[in-house]
Parts: sequence; structure tokens; C-alpha cells
Amino acid sequence: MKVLIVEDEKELSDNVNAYLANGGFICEVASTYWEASDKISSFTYDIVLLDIMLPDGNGLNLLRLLKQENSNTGVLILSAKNALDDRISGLELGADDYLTKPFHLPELQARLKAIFRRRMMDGRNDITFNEVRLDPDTMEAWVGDHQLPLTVKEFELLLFFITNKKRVLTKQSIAEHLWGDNVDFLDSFDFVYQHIKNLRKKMTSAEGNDYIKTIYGMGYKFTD
Amino acid sequence: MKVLIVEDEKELSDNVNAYLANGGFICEVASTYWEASDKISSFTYDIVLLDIMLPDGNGLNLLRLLKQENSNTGVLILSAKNALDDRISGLELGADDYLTKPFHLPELQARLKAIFRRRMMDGRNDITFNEVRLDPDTMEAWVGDHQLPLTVKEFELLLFFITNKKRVLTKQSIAEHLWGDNVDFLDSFDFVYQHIKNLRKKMTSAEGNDYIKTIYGMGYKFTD
DNA sequence: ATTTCTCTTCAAAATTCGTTCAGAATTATG
DNA sequence: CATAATTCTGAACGAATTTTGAAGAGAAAT
Repeated sequence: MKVLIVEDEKELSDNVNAYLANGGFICEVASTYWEASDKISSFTYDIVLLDIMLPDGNGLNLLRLLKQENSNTGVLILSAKNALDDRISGLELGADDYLTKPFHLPELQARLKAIFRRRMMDGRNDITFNEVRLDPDTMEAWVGDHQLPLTVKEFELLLFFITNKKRVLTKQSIAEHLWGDNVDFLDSFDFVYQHIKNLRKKMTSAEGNDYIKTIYGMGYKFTD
Repeated sequence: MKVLIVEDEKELSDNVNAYLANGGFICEVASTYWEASDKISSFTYDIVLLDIMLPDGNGLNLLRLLKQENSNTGVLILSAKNALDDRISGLELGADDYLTKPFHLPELQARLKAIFRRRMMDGRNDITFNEVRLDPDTMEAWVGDHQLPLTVKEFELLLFFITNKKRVLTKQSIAEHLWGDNVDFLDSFDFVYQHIKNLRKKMTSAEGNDYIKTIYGMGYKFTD
């Protein structure tokens, strides 16, 4: 992760630079408004650590510039203790966070990581096994690039398989998991066959492979 | 935007509630760890305002729960002045921001809006998804150039969809979000159908596409 | 008070999905 | 190899879910 430190006090920027570099960040320093402006226009950073009070210009303008140039860059604002308005303006302008001086370096790092996590995660929450990918939030499933048009039961079945990969699942356990307590009254779990079949068909029509292996007399196993 | 205020000092939570409600937020209050835990498990909030120091449990556990339940919820941590470790832990756990007590209400609101904008609006003042554009401030909505004459419920529905794009929303969650806690007494959420229908009609009469996809047996999803 | 707009309720129609059934195919057993 | 047990498949039925139109209730505006 690449960080631009915009800060005119050399001692502070050196400290930050050293600490963050040690924590795995790649840092560059700009000590004036114009130097920062140049770098922002020329290069791409993951996060800009921005001191608002600069000798030759207001950092909020840099923030505006940044949002125009590349809105995907995170911004953490550094401000003097009492500059409440600056902080609020900064957040209004789209900064991700701010920190008042003086601050603790571990906290700075924690916040940078928080910003990074926020920007990278992008709300995705999926489970994968080889070519197969599931997202429980969106109820979408893929084999490779091909999205599977699954019904709810089929999706739940695949989810049950993928969260119990390589384990043998009996028809009974599948039935109990997908149909809950209602199955107690049933004497046969044969209806599971249908859903296995349907899921297999949709998976194999996408690529060559459904990962469901039949264990004769036992049940099924999701494996390669 | 729906906010859960987790705070045991009643006077403070009342103040915050009143101030934010006036600013257009929909607020609910939980004054104990378990009440908060219940609400977080049962309902969906855009942001949780979380006091870490609760009489019957540590707020950081709530934060963990929250990230498990619904990773799309923002978190703003409230902490005592000197609890630096808690703040850092909070940010590490995925909180979006923190504020130390005591704080100014305008700053709190600015930060909440910043979190929301950061998550939804990408630094601008409106929310877009493909051809669809919403402005929560003015309550206006467009599909392409065509402005939609939406009613309040339709707007809220579309806002709920667009702020939860690609996620499957059940009729129940939609009902809870748009109608608040009152829906506890209902046994059916079928009335949601009507609003879906009306919204669809207005969106498709503007352009060819409403982005609302039906997931049979599950709910709806705003996607392309 | 009346009109207009919005929200909700209700029932019928349309659609999708889950299940059953019978027969075919596969695998195990002796 | 013959038999029994298990699994697979396609077709068709029925149940559950969603859509739709219409009409009533309620709120807001004139």
C-alpha cells in the first residue's frame, strides 16, 4: 500500500515515514503544497495523509484536487487540535478520517489500515472452492466466470456442500439442513435426489465439472 | 438513513436522538448490551453509534457481532477520553470512526454523514447505480434524464434498494426498514408487493429497465 | 368540506418451484 | 451371473409465491 505523507514539519514526517515503512507501507513525503499537488497529479496513491495547515496553501484544496483526479484514493486528514471547522469541512469534502495532532503512531497505523480495509473489501463476502464461488449476501453462484441461475433450494444445497467440502453428507443430513424440523415426519429422503440432479445439471452445463461425488449407500461429497 | 444509538446514559441518548431525528435520521435507542445485541440481530441499520463502555458488556463484542451479521452497517464508536486501546481495537475490528466524549452534536452529525457518504455516495451528494440516480437531500430520483415522480414510500424503497444494491432483501427486511418496529404485530408482509409494483411501473415507464429482480421464495435484489 | 393523492387491503390470475411417481440405470452382494 | 439395493432421470402434478387490478381507508391540500 502506497502512502503520500503531506506534512511540512520534517521531524514529524520522518517519524511517520519510518514507522509506517516498518509496518509494510510504501511512503513518499511532500513537504509543501505545490510538491504535494505535483505528486498527486502525477502519481497514484492508495492513501494520502494530509496536513491541512501548509505554509504555502490550504490542504482542503488538495483534497478537492484529489477527488477530481482519482476518487479512489483514501484521505486521512491531520489537523491542529482546535481546528474543528477544518475537520468537518474535510469530512464533508470526502475525507475518510482525520486525526488531531499530536497523535500516537500505532493509532495512525490502525486508522490507515481501517481505511484500506474499507476501500478494498468493497462489500464482497464470498466463499470459494476451486472454480466454484458463492456469495450468500447476493445469493449468486459461479462456476468459473459462468453464473449459475440457481433456485433457493439449489443455492442452499450448494452452500451446504461448499461449507462442508470433502465431508460425506447423507441424504438425511441434507434434508434436515435444508428443510429443518419438518423432515421428522418423513420416512424417505428420496426427494433430495431431484435437487442434487438439478444442481448437477446447472453446474455441468456451465463447465465440465460438478464437484458432487456420489458415495454409494452413504451420501454425497463435495470435492475434486 | 437508520441509526441505532447504543448508549446507556439516557440523557445523552435522548439528546442525540432528538438532534439526529431533526437532521433527517431515523433513530432507535438501545440502552443495554443485550438490547443492542437483540436489535442488531433482528434489524438492519445503516450505522450503529456505539458506546463501548456498557454496564452489562463490552461494546467491542457488539462490533464483532455486527460485522458478522451485516458487514454493510457503519460503526461510529463513542469512547471515554483516555481509552486509546479501545479506540484502536475498534478501528482494527472495522469501525468506521470514533468520537471521544464529550463531543459536539454538529460534529457527530458531520461524521455520520461522512460515513454514509463514504459508504454510499463516493464523495458526491447523490447516490447512483447505472442509470439510476437518487438525491436523499432533495428526495429526487432519476432514471437517465427522466425524473421519477415518486411518493415517499417509493423513494424510501428505492433508496433502500440502492443503498443495498446487489443484496437480496426479504419482504420482511424491507418492511422493517420502511415501517420501523411497528411491523412486529403484522403476520404478513404482502403489502410490500404493492410498493414494488408501483416503483417498477414508474421506473420502467421512464426507461426500459427497473433494476429490481425477484428472487422467488426469497425476496428482491437491486442489480443489473 | 371536498378533492386529490397516497397507502393499504383484498381476491383472482399468473408464475415458479418443489415434490411425487414410475421406470431406467448403476452399484453392491453372494 | 442373478438379485437386491440404491441412485438417477424425465414428466407431470400440485403447492407456494408473486403479480396484478380494483377498491376502500386515510392523510394532506385546497
